[in-house]
Amino acid sequence: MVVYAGQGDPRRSIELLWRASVAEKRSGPKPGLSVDAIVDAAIAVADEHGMAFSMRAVGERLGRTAMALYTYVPGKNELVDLMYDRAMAELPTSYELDDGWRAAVTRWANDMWEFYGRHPWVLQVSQARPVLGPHEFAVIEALAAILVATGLPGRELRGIVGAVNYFVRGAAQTVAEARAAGGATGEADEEWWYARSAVLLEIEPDLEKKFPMLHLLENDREPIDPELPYLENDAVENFRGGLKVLLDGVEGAVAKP
Amino acid sequence: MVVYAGQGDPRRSIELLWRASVAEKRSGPKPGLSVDAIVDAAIAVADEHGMAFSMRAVGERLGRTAMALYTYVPGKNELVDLMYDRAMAELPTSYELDDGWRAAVTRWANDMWEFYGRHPWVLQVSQARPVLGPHEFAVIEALAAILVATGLPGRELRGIVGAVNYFVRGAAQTVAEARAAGGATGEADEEWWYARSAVLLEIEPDLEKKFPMLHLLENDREPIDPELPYLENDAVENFRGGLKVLLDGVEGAVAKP
DNA sequence: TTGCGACTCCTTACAACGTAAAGTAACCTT
DNA sequence: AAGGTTACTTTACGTTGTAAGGAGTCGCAA
Repeated sequence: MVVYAGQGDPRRSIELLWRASVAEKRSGPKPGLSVDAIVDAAIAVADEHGMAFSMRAVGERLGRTAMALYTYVPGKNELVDLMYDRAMAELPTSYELDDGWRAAVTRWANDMWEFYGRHPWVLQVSQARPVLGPHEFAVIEALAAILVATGLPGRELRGIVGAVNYFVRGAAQTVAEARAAGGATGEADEEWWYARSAVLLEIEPDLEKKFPMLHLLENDREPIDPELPYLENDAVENFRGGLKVLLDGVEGAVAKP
Repeated sequence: MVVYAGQGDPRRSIELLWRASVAEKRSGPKPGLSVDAIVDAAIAVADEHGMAFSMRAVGERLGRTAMALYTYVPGKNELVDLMYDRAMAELPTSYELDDGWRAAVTRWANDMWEFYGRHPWVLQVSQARPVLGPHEFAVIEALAAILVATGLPGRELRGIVGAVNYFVRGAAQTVAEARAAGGATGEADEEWWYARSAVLLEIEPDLEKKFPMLHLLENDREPIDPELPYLENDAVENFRGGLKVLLDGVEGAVAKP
C-alpha cells in the first residue's frame, strides 16, 4: 500500500519541512540527535532496505530506540515527508536554456530518471501527494521554468507539467520495481521475467493469439545492448520513445496556435 | 508503501489468475467459500475502506475468520493480484475505430479515469507490476489495438502505450489521493487544500517570489465549473490538457516518418 | 458399516509494526 | 540547591500477516 504523505498535522509537517523551527530558550539535556540526522538515517535505511523501513530500524542506526525519534518528529508519516523532500534536494533547481527548451526538459527528465534509480523508495511515496516541501517545489519550479520558455499559457502548461512528471515517474517505476522484485529473491531481471513468462505460456499456450496486438508490440525489438541488463534495455528504450512523443506534442502546441 | 503485487509464488499466482485450477477428485467437506467470493469481498472492503484492508476484515465480511481465506488463496499478495485483475474485468476490451484512433484512445483514457475513480485502491497496487492476469492483458491489448491503427511500428508504440498508461494513471492518482486525504478527515477538497496553503503562506510568505513560474502556472485559470468540487476542476482540466498534448505528439509521429 | 484420508475452518500463537504512557536521568535557570 | 524542562528508555497496546495444530465433515475403499 502507498504511504500517504501529507497526512499528519499540516502545520507541524510544514514547519519541519521549511525549517521554521523557532530557536527557543533551551533547558534540559542536550539533544543528541537532530531532525537532519534522523532524516539522513532514514534515507540510508530506505536506500538499503526499501520503503518498508521501520522506526525501530532508523533508531537502531542512530544508536537509539524507536521512541527517541518521536522527540524530533511527530510520526512516521511526517518523517516520510521529510525524507521525500530532503532527497529531492539532490536535484538541480534550474536548467540552461541555451540549446532550447526541448533539450532542457530532456535533461530534467533524465535527472529525475536517475534520481529515482538512486532512491527507488521515493517512488513508493504517494505520487500524488500535495507538493509540500521546498525542494519538491524547486524541482517542479525547474520544470515549469523551462516550459514557460515555450511561450505557452499557464493553463496549457499545467497539463504538460503533469504529463511529463507522471510519465517520468511511471517509467522509472517500471524499472525500479522490477529491479526490486528481482533483487529481493536475488534473481537477475532475465530470470525473473523468464520464470513468469514460462509459467504463463505453459498455462496459457495460445497467449499470443489471445493478445495479438501486444505480441506485435513485443516482437518489434531493437538490437539489444549487451552491456545493459535485459530490463534496462527495454525500459530505457521506452522511456526515450515515450518522452520523444510527449515532447513532439508540446512542440506541436508551441508551433500551432 | 506500495503493495508489491506479483511477489508470491509465480506458478500459484498465475494459475489462480488464469483459473487453471484442475477440477480434482474431491473429498472432505464442501467448500463454503470460493476464490471468486473472496476476491469479491476483498474488493468490496477495499472500495469502502481503501487498500489498507486486512485479511481479518475480508474474512469477517464472509462470516469466517482470516485464516479461512488461506485455504483458497496463498496470501495477501496473491489476493491483491486477483483483486486487481478482477476489477479490470469491468473495462471494455475493444474500442470502435470508426471515428479514428485519437477518439478511441480518448475513450480508453476516459474509461480508465472513471475506473480509477470507482476503485481508487487499484492505484495503490504497484503501478509497475508485471502484467499478470488476463483482464490486465486485455486492457492493455485494447489500447495497443487502437494504436496499431496508427500504422506506427511496434518499437515506437511500446513507448506510447507506456506514456498513455502512465499519464492516465498519474492523473487519476492526483484526484484519488487528494480525495482520500480529504475524505479521511471528512474535509472537503477546498478546506483541505486551504488549510495547507494557509499554513504554508504563513510560514513562507514570499512563496510566490521564490517559485515565480509555479505561481504563473497556478494563476492562469479557466473559469471554474461550480458544479464540480475545486479539485475536480483542476484535475479534469489538467487531464484533458495533458492527454491532448500527448496525442498531438502521437499524431506528429504518424504524420512525419 | 466402518474406518481412513483428504479437506475446510477454527483457535491459538508469534513476530513485527507504529506509537501511547510513564519513568529516569541530564541539564538550564532561578 | 531546587524546580522545571527535556532526551531518551522501558513497557505496553492494538494491528497486522500468517504459521501450527486441532476439530469436525465428507467421499471412498474395505
